[in-house]
Amino acid sequence: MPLSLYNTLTRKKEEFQPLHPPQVGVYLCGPTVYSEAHLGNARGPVVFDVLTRYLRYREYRVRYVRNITDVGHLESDADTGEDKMAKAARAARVEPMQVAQDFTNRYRQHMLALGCLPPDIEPQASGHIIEQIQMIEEIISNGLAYEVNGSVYFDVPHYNDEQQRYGKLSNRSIEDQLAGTRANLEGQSEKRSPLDFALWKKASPEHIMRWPSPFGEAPGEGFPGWHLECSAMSRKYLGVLSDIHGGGLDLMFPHHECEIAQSQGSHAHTDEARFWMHHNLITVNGTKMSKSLGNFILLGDLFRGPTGGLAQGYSPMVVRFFLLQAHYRSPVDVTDDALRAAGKGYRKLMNGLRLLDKLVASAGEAAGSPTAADQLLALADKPASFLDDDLNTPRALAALFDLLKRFNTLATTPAALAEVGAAALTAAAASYRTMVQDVLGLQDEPRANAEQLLNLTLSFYSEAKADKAYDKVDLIRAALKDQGIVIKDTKAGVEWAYSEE
RNA sequence: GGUGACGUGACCGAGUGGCUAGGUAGAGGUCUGCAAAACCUCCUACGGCGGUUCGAAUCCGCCCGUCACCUCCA
Repeated sequence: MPLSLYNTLTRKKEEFQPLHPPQVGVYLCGPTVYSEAHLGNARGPVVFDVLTRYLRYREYRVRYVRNITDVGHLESDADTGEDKMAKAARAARVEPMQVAQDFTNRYRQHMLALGCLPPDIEPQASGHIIEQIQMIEEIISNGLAYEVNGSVYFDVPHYNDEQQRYGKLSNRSIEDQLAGTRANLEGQSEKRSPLDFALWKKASPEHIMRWPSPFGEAPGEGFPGWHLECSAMSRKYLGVLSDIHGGGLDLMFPHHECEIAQSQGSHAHTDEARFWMHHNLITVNGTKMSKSLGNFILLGDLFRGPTGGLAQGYSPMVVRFFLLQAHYRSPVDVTDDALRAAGKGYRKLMNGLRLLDKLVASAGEAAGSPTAADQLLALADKPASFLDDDLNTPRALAALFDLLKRFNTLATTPAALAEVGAAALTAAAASYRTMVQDVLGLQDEPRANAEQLLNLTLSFYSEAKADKAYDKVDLIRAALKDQGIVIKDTKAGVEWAYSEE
């Protein structure tokens, strides 16, 4: 069965075929690292992690690019000249790049904890100023951008007339947008049209993050516009036309719309990517989680808990499972009830994982009947087939629970196990394991506390010793020694230490 | 105002013109020293009103409600 994905550009599901099989180029718009990531920021990476894992499972050779935007986007009004990064740096009295590095480090830790494999390339906007400037020069030479006072703006109306419809991704007409922006024209006097967006901004004196600028009459300094880095870096690492480009629904306009305009307006003359994918947002009490609304739940806090109205912490894998239980194009509301339910479901799936080896072993050499074997194999094939349908992770999980139920039954019914046979069971078990761990990226998180287990063992040790049951005492000593732990009987009681051997 | 999404059982959350997803919670049962796990059974819902259809929760229309984007945002 072919993989189909919903393409925002065409507003329908389309069969996915890479441009240059078996290579697949995937780009995800990454974080702006001026603050710690919240749960909402995690959805894209988790969704795209599953996407890239699944593409690899289907034996494509994936190049997955997820950028770090460390060039501060402007805080609000462009004319104040202050950007997010600079503001955060000023507040902490450190170098802006220090802010960026700090949050980048934390972001990577959190993504790793959530089971997201590191991207193949993680380019930073600040490291691609040259590429961005080049792209601007191309757009200027194509007559689609103009320079004013050292800043460069994209000429949206001209682009719209000359080439493609600006708004084709978000399905807006240029007239509608003009109607919507008429109210807030102030502070945009440099722009010819309120729809125009900045490709390059001249740095005001107080603007900290700045780079030498080729634009304007006197040599000056400036910084790239908000949408340019993704276009430039996608092109550098995935070519003028990549296979898949994605991000949150809220990036569709203006960010992705502008990216398409930039790529069309440059010498690339493409939509930048063939498939544009947008995941839905995470809400709290039905309202979007966002930095500006202040209703966000930071990932670090979420893992530790309690925080932001949640009564407890939830482990990264539970959070991942929680996110995957909803389809990526549906909104997800965060509540304790939902997270707790997800936690139990996750645990169930993991306990299934632990059952598999024993189950396969107990099947022995049983030949089995073709009918029973086929039934099990059909069940085992379902999860992947649901992922083929626009990455339907909730259905894939449902199919895995169905398969797990069958495994559990087989584990307690030897006759049925023999009926299925060793070959089918081994294949189905492998399929379950691959799907859960490698494709959905759900790993078992041991909950047991080793130290507490050790203390329990030591209490048995003490008991055995008091009973002079030296065979048990020796057994416990030997078992712990295998773990590199030695028991020390002291006057104060039983203690332990790691063996120095 | 423009654009788009959505309203499913106690909760979360899939889905399709007819064949009761799945998870969680609840009830009963099997099993069990107790318990847990597991399995079996039950709880059968699709905002409202019309329309199309042999048949709609699924298609169409209207209404009600919620949300998002149009300004930085995953």
